[in-house]
Amino acid sequence: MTQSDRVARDLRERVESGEWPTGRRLPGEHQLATHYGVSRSTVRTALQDLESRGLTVTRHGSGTVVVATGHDHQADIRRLESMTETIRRRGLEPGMRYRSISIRDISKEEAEELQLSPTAEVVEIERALTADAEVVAFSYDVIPVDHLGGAPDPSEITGSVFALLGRHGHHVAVATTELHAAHGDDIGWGEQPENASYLVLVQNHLDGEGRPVFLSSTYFIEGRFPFGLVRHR
Amino acid sequence: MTQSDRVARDLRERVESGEWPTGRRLPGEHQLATHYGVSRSTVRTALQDLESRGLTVTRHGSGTVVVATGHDHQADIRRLESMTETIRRRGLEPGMRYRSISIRDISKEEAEELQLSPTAEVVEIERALTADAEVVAFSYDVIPVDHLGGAPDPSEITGSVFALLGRHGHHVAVATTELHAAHGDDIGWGEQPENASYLVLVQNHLDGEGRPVFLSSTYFIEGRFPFGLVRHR
DNA sequence: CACCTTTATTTGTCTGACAACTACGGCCAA
DNA sequence: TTGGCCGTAGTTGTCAGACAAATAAAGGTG
Repeated sequence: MTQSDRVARDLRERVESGEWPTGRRLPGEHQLATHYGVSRSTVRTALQDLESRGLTVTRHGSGTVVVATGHDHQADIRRLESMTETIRRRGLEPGMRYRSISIRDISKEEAEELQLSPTAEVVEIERALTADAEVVAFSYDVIPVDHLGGAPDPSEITGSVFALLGRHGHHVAVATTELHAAHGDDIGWGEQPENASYLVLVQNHLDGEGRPVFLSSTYFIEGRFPFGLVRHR
Repeated sequence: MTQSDRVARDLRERVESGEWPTGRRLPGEHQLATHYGVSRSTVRTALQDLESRGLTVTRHGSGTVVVATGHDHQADIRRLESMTETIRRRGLEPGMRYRSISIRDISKEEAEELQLSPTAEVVEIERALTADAEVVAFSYDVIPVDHLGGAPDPSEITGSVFALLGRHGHHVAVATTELHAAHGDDIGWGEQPENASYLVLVQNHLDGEGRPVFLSSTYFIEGRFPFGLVRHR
């Protein structure tokens, strides 16, 4: 956690709290620097963080204006975090119901995506994600057994996959993601709605050095988990 | 177009060209600065741009490594640009077929979203977007007539809505976006596939000072226009 | 072989300065 | 009155050099 991270977090919170409503200009960089007791360069990196999240727009000679408070309770799809965190951030109680945990040979496409030998083995997890006991998504995770130390004890597979892999030294930094739409009754199981629509995230999770860590396909039931973002030029 | 923008664009192109593959460390900031003939601070803002796009990760004392080349030809959903630009960027020929252009009273919800009087009037445009003559999406745009100078001449409504509004002094800077999924035959018209799935972007476009400019709902036919992004912490 | 120390490299932050751009008010002429 | 020109103050963009803090690799020690 660097200085500019702290300043950026505080500025985000102040923007989200409505201290500067949409359209209002923020104080100048020099003023913010003296306020936080840091240099102007530190303030500048913090402001670039806000701009990269689409909350502000800063223009040469003019200043920085708020264009979105971002306090709508939607999940920001650009932000990578475990589903558990995302659900809890929205004030709901996360949970999950496992359908199956199985070990199988890797497929050809998976081996290519994960940059592994075609003879490797993977753990496949099928589970339903719940928020306040209501099913909001179905998830299919594919994890190489080697990343779990070889011995996949079913009892240790609980909670966030991020945390599970973190305990084995694999820390997810980014995820390359494809967005899709799907519908039908062959998606999900148990208590899924009839003929529902799904927002699908097909992801390849990478660590801080660009190495693939695991794959996942998550099917969000339309209407139960709103996703939002701020697009900008 | 600032110096750091130029450096950032060149670095992006070099990353996308594969000069530094995934997992490779970039040259140090000092080396890049001398290479481009700029100061280190300029290089730093350029590198922060790359990181905000999820292409790189830079860590204190270690360096910045490439985690995604981003050269997969998917449209980056975080990047706001007109559909025309997006299609052309993928090497396809954009086009559109209008279904209707009508003037009607604003609805209560629209008036609230656009921060306009409940008695205002809007232009509603229904059109199909094509890439190489194939329909890829259906779009519903809602534009206040006041933003078009009052007189909505149907003949001037052609091409990008961004360009149309730009000619009247309204420049879109960001768009707050909701992501949804939908399916069914009551979406779209003409040559839509039977019982298709759609990825839906419900957007409110804002100018550089956070003022609402226009609303749009775009239904992308699943499979015909892949959307991607890089999520990161 | 494991653990610690040293050292070089790299990013984070600071200071001060100047350039480039924008917004605003005052002034002047039509 | 109105429109445009111009100067000025304020703001962001860039520069240079320096030091602090974190990391990674090499080497020494038990």
